[in-house]
Amino acid sequence: MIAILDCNSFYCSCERVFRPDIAEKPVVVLSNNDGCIIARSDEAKVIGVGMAGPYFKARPLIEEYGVVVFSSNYNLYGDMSWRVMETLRVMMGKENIEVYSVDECFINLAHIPTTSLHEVALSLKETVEMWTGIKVSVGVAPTKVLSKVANRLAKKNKVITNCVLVLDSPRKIEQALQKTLVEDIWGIGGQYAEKLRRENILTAFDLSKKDIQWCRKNLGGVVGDRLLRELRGEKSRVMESPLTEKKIIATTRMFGSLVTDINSIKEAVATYTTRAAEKLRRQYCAAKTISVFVVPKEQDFGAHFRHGPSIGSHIKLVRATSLTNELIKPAVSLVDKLFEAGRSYKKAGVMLSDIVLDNSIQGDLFLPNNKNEGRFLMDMIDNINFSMRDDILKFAASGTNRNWKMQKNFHSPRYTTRWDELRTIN
DNA sequence: TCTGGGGTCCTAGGACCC
DNA sequence: TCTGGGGTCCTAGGACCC
Repeated sequence: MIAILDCNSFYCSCERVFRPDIAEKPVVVLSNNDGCIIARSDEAKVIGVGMAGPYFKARPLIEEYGVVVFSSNYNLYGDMSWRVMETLRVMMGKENIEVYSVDECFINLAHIPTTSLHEVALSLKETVEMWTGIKVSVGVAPTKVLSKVANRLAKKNKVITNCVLVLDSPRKIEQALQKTLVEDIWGIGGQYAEKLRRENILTAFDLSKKDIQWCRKNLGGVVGDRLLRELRGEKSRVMESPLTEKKIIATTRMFGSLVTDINSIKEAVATYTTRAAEKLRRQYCAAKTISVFVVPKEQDFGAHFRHGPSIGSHIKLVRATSLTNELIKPAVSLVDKLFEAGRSYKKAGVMLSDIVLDNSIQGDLFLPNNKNEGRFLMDMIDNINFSMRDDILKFAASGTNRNWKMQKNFHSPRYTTRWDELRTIN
């Protein structure tokens, strides 16, 4: 059996841990640049604040009900996430834990007797809540997809389930599938849900009765095949090793306001390259391909919002590197290629790919073999920036004006990662 | 006026090889 | 006039996830 443990309204819960005064109040957290709502507490959902909607549209409702608003504070959420996952590693052994996202984790329960599943799931939930202050839900079932089904129902019926639901018999699984609409299945998004509804397949139970050929044809080939098997209780998505390196590393941001001059874009791209290179070094890797893209302001807004096209290009380096200085130069040169004078831009991004472990970098016959020597300097810069203040050391190409930086008007302190922002009690 | 920032996997089709 | 069959690798793009 497999469990999935998922934090309830994670970002809101993180903010509340340090603000007991808002434990009962509606809370929302905004995306970067204070653009969209990306997390809502139950109280905010009840009022009718929509998910992923733009903040400015929900603002009247938010002000009317006195909803507490936060800009996103990823330093805080990242650290709280680590505490939750570490609790699970301590309890269940790190080999049984697969961290799936910042607020979700699969747990292998193959060695737990069926009769103890509920008790174990409950103790996971209670321990995480006691040690971290974050409320969680746990779903347990024979496969990952079914455990997601269980988790969703547990969360939906908090009073009955106490946020823990175990699907340990064919009958319970069938009932759960009947209560789950196709669009709520993990792996069914907007397009597939629409297609399924047209075929009069409305619930997960309906889908589980379709034949495998039909699913292969209509739900993305082997993806549909695996999904159907999982719904029927046949394991098709296995537990994955926790130590896999990312294949793509990206840093992309909206600008605080529209940008029209090339130098600001170059500064932003140099800064994003610096961030991406830090992520790269943290997983002991180097990248051989660097891509840059810019997004101009939409020409035609139309009735429905849609993101404008992004304009990008990439360079393959002669040799993979993780050194910020070696990555900034090609990144900035790509900006020269992409920028068109006279247009205004709202976003830019940097992506690193062709990632290899940095102890296995392929050398080049015609380059001096420096064995990534600059890595020592990079490690020092990383250490200083991490232990002192962000960006206390930075590359000149990142600029000093930074008029493109994003807006954060409701930022909470980084309670757990900065000494000078510790919570104080008077 | 104001709409995020990361990722993954899969498929189709083209270029190229023998 | 007539132009194979099998394979690999790469890229772009679509769909999905949180």
